[in-house]
Amino acid sequence: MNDTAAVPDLAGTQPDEPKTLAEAAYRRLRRDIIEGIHPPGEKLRVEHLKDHYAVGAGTLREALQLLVTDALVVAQGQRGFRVAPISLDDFEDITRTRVLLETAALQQSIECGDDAWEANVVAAFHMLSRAESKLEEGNEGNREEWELRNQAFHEVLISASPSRWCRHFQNILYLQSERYRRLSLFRQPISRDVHAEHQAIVDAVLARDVQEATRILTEHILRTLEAVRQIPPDVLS
Amino acid sequence: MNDTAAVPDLAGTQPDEPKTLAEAAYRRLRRDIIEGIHPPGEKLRVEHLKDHYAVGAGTLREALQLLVTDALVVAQGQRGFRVAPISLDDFEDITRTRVLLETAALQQSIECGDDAWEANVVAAFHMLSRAESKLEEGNEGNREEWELRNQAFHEVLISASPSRWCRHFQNILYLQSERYRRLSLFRQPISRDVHAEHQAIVDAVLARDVQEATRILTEHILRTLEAVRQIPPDVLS
DNA sequence: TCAATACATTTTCTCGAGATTTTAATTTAG
DNA sequence: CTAAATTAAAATCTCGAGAAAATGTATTGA
Repeated sequence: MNDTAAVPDLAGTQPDEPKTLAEAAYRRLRRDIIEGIHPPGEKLRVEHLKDHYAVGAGTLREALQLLVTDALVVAQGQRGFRVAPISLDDFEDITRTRVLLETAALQQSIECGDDAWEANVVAAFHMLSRAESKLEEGNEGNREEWELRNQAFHEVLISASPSRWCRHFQNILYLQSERYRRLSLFRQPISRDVHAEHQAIVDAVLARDVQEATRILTEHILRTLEAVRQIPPDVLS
Repeated sequence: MNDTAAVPDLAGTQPDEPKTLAEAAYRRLRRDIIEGIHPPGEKLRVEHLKDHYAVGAGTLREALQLLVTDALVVAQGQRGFRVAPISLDDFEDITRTRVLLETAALQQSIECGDDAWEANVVAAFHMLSRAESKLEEGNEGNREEWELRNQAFHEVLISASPSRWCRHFQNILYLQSERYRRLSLFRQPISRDVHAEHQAIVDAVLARDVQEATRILTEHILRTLEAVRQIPPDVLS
C-alpha cells in the first residue's frame, strides 16, 4: 500500500468526512457512547434521540444499526436498542483477543513493512509524543487529541500487515477498549510509562525484532487491563 | 455456560426465529448472497429488491446494513450498496485469520470444557456423520443440511471457550468462507478425508490433547484453502 | 394483601412520497 | 473524432405518519 509512496503520508489517515446524515449521526452517537454520555445499559429511544441529533426517525435507526456493527449497541428483537453493557470479564476478553490479533498483525507488519512503513511509525510516534507534551501542560481539551493519535499509532504499527481482517477486528476491539480506558483515565492520568513503552515498541520495530516487539506490545496492552482492574466495581454499573 | 446442564442440549442451537421483517429479509438476502444468487460485486438496488423480498424500502435498507456487519455487503457513501467482492487473496486472509482465532478458541475450550461440552461435541459429530451418509446417496438437497451441521460442529467445538469475542469473529469468518467453499463444492464434492479429519479432531478433543487438536484443526481449515486454489481464476469473477 | 386480567400509554417497526445526489446519454465545441 | 459541458434519468437518501407490539397502570376478584 505504501510501496509506491516515497514520502510518508500524514501519520494516521484522518477519517474521511461523513457523506450521509446517517453516518454523521453515527459518528456523534459513537463518540457520546464511548465518552459515557450514554452510559452502558441505557435504553436508546429513537423518538427521544431523533430531535437531539436533528435527524429523522429512520435515519437515526440506521445510525443505531451501524453501531451494532461495532458492538457498542445491542438490538433486541422487537424491544429496541440499548447501549452495550460493560463488565470486567468482557474487558478481559477484549484485551486478550486484542493481544492475539494485534501481535499477529504486528509480526506480519514487521516482516512485510518497507521503509515507508518505518517512516510512518516514526511519524505517528512523534505525533503522539507531541500530544503527550501538551497533555502535561494540564490542558484537558487535548486528551481527545491524544486518544486520536494513540489510536493512529497502534493503527500504523499494523498497517503493513497484509491481513485486512486482522486490522478490521483490531479496529473494533480498539473502539471497545477505548470505552473502558476512559473510565480508568478519570482516576489515573496517562503516565510516563506509557511513553516509554511506545518508545520501546518503536525501537524493536526499527530493529525488526519480532520477539521483542510483540512481547512489549503484549505487556503494553495488558497494562491497561490492570488499570481497569483498579476501578471500583460500582463504577462499572 | 454448560456447567449446569446435565443433559446436553441439541447439538447446534437452531437460529431463533426472526422477530422482525428486517431481520427476515436479512436472512434471506444473506443466504442468497452466500449461495451466489447475488454474485460478488453486483449492485444491490433497493428499488429493485424491495418488491422481490416484499418489504418496504426502509426495511430493506436495514437488512442491507445488517449485512454490512457481516462484511457480505459494502456500503459506499452516497452510492448505494454492493455485494462484497471476492478474491483469492481475501480468502487466504480469511483462512489464516480463522486459523488464528479458531485454534485459540479451541485451546481454551479444551481447557475449560466440562463433560456436557464433550457430550455436545460427540453429538454434533454424530449429526454431521449422518448428514454425510445421506449426502452419499446422491441427494443434492441434503447439502444444505450438511452445511448447517458442519457449521454447528465447528461452533460446538469452541463453545466452551469463555471468549465471546473469539466466537463472534469466528462466526463472521465462517460465513465468509462459506461463500468461497460453495464455489469449490461445484467441482469437487465433500470427500471422505473431511470425515476422517473431523473424527481425528473429536478424538484429540476427548483426549484433551491441545497440541494435536489444534494441529489437525489447522490442517483441516487450510485444506479448504487448497480446494479453493483449484478453482479456475475466471470463476472468481 | 396478593395475583391475574384488562386497559391505556409508550415505543418500536413499517411504509410510501419528496428532495438531493449520482449516473448515463446527448449535444456541442475544438 | 475526441473531449468537455449540458441535460435527462435513475437511484439513493431522508422524512413524517400509521400499524403492530411491548411496557406500565389500574381494576377486579380471591
